[in-house]
Amino acid sequence: MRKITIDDVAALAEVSIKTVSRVINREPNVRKTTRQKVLEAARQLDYWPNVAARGLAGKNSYLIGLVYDNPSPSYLANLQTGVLETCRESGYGMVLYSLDSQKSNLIAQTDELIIQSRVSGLILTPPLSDNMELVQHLVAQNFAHALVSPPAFGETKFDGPVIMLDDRLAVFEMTNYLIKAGHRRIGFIKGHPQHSAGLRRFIGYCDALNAAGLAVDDQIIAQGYYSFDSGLSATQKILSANPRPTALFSTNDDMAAAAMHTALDMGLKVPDDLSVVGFDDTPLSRYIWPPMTTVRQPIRDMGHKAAEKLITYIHEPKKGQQIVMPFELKIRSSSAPLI
Amino acid sequence: MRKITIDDVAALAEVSIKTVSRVINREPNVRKTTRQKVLEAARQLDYWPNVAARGLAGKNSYLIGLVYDNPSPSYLANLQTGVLETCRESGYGMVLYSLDSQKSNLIAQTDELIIQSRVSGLILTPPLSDNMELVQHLVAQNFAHALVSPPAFGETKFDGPVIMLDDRLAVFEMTNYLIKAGHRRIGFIKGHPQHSAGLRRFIGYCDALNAAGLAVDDQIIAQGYYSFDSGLSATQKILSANPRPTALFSTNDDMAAAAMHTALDMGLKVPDDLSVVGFDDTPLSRYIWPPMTTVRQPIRDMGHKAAEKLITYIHEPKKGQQIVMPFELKIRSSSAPLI
DNA sequence: AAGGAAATTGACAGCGCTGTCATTTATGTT
DNA sequence: AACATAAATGACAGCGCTGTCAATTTCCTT
Repeated sequence: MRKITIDDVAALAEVSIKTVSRVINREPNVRKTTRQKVLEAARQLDYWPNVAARGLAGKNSYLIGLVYDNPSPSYLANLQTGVLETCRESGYGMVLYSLDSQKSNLIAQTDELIIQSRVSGLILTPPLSDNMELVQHLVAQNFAHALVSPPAFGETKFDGPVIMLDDRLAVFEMTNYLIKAGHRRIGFIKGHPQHSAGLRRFIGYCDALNAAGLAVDDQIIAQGYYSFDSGLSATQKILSANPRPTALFSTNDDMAAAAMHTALDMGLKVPDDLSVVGFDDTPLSRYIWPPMTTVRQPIRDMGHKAAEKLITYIHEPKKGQQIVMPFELKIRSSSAPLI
Repeated sequence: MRKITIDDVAALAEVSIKTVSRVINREPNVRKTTRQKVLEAARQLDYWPNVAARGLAGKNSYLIGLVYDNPSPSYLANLQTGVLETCRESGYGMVLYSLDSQKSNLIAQTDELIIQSRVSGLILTPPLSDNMELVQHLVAQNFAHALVSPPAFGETKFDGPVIMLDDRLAVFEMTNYLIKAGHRRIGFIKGHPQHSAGLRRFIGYCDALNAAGLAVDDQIIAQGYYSFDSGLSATQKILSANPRPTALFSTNDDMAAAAMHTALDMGLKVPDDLSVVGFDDTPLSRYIWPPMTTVRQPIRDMGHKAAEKLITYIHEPKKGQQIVMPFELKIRSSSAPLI
């Protein structure tokens, strides 16, 4: 289990270490036959470059950072798994950072993180990807970063990789499903005000209602903060409206679970008395009873894409990489046609 | 935002870079006044050592790896948060690895991981910490590693840091709680056969039953694999026993949620007809309805401890570091006294 | 106060790689 | 075939730190 260095490969392939370096880094100006020879030698020795040495000598640290602020465990677990898988394939390492988007020193924290960890790029997840000040700061520094679910395009001058879901359309379709099922009074728990995705979801809801000629009624709309507890109080408000809604759309699963709790505590049956739908398709949505209707976003794949595009961007920054991921309506038993 | 190097600090403190290095690394043989001078200079310049350079020059990469195999998202999220926090404080980086403990090349995978990533130590989580072959391999190589929830001590010759919970006692106490509540027939869903913690939990259950003079009945014991789906079929077996148990202990929360599903699908009320208790205190246990009685393990703190002890061990390996973490019974509404 | 041991400090090489620039080799042109 | 030009390769310095070992200073003895 001895460490193989670039010198070993160079010796075996009978070239200089610089040429091996060129091949490893996919640099141009290497004859095809030479490249083959080097590749073969590397394979034979099972050579793997020393990341520390690369980081020291070059500018690229082969490290990317995934930064988050208080996400749900399953969102984080899925996203990071995706990022990790892609990193591994590309010879990159991933480091995790937890940042507090509320703190005033967010920018300073980020700078420190970049300096200390020597990451070559950052993947920002909501609500950090929503923080225009932060994003602009990175843009200004010309620091590579990918944004997951950032605010609608155009609002920012950012032009690096962006991974998003058509939140508006997803909610539009899900709301339509409820309307088609006969529901006329559909409550809505908004997402965290700092998450732009929450706003887009709300717009989708309003659009669907408008398209069906239904009124948007503030009485059955409440502010949520993505936490279970915020879902509890939001639902209390909505269910105390008169007349009571027959369906309730929550912008994430945790709050939808809270809605089901509250309904059950009030003696209402789900879905008989109240249809509840969520957003995210976390494991919870399947484990709860009755299993919850929700919108699935391909979070792991979003991690793949984010890492892939970021790494490409690190090697050669080019603009306008915007990826829209597909969603899927998961109709389960917490929602039903109105009788 | 210029990079500060060790030379800057040395110049400001008017000492050689080697002395700065000594101070940074807490080496002995530095005069107190010198140490102060260096520390002050470092603070003033906001100096942070370059990890890549340290890794290249020395043997310690200041990187530790957290390896896991298919854990639940919230277990992973909590543990890694704990590890991360401690790493940050100690100037270490954390890398994550997903390994497949079923695959025959597990050892080879691990070696590759160690070589490629240059980690200085590994934290193994179940079921990897249960894999004696893997642990012995690391021991043989004299490679630093911490074990989270490994098999009972004594079965192994390992003598590095070990973080564990008294699983047997936790289940013993929880079972006692059920017995005190009047339950005489208590079903049990076993944990994954490859997790030794599952075995210890089962022993705790048997011990409590025996202590109360109750028989252990195979009819109401089923094998589970920690997944929701495995909980479904396990519960089906247990609830079809005659007479039906009045309480059901599941070795984790996901399976307990499945038990509640199955019970509800069968028209049984929880907790009126069946008390259900879980293990782990995942968010799910609180979000489900009715909120679930469960055993809380301080997973995040276990991450702290594991990282802390591992880092200490990397600097000076000394034996017999065994930490037993406290647990807590969380009595909620999925369990009730037998009427 | 001289001599020796112990504590403290520094000079210097080198970890494994990449960037720069010089050198060699292949290709095209007339 | 001689030359210009482009492509391919290599020599060498140096990234920021630690390990080794030698030089210096301090502290005890007597």
